[in-house]
Amino acid sequence: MIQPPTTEAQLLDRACSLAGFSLKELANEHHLICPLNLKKNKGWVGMLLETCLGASAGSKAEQDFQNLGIELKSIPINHAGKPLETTFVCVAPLTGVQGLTWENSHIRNKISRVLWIPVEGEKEIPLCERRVGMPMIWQPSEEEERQLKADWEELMEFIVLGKIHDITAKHGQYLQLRPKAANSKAKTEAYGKNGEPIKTLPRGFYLRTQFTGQILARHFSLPSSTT
DNA sequence: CATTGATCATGT
DNA sequence: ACATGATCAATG
Repeated sequence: MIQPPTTEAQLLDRACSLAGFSLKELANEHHLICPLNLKKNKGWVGMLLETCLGASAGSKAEQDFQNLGIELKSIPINHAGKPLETTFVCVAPLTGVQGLTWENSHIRNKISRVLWIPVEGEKEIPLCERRVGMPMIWQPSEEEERQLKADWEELMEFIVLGKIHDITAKHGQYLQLRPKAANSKAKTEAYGKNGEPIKTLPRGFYLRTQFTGQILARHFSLPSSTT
């Protein structure tokens, strides 16, 4: 097993050293088998990168590298470097949210510093042949954090008021709330409109592709629009 | 059931 | 073509 990195520079060095390799090559180094596709293994790429970088797999820590205050996120991109999927951040709290502020929230801690690792994600490329890209360490700018906070406060107001069923994925400019569960029958505790306890589908916070696309475009000086 | 890791698959 | 709502696996 790879030991956890002790400095941010070491982590970034390691991540850079993965760039250009295919998923099959990286998997082989760790005696792992690359699946044919991700249909039954949706988190496989993320787990592989954790292994390669020495993150504590399966840990319940708040961040992947808590000693460094950094969260690891793989992000599937197309040939132009644009994200193909939204990015899951964390489960949304549906109870015990009195007095919860953005500053104290789990989500803010998670995205305060992120090591983004782009990975080719187009289905035309066989999974084993998809290559890992150059990593970047990011933290939200003041403007980005303002908007994330505004989205979070809009979404949390629904939750506090017991209006969870009124929330759709269309709410929020950068941050959206969507189901995060094994299936649509999963249930967790929440508030109803009269403050009574109800059971509802667990939800998670996701970053929209437009937001993560801007992060990548800015860092890599990619064109932010086309045609 | 909740948390970790996300992508799938269908509707618009 | 793309986003939304649904889903998959492994592990406490």
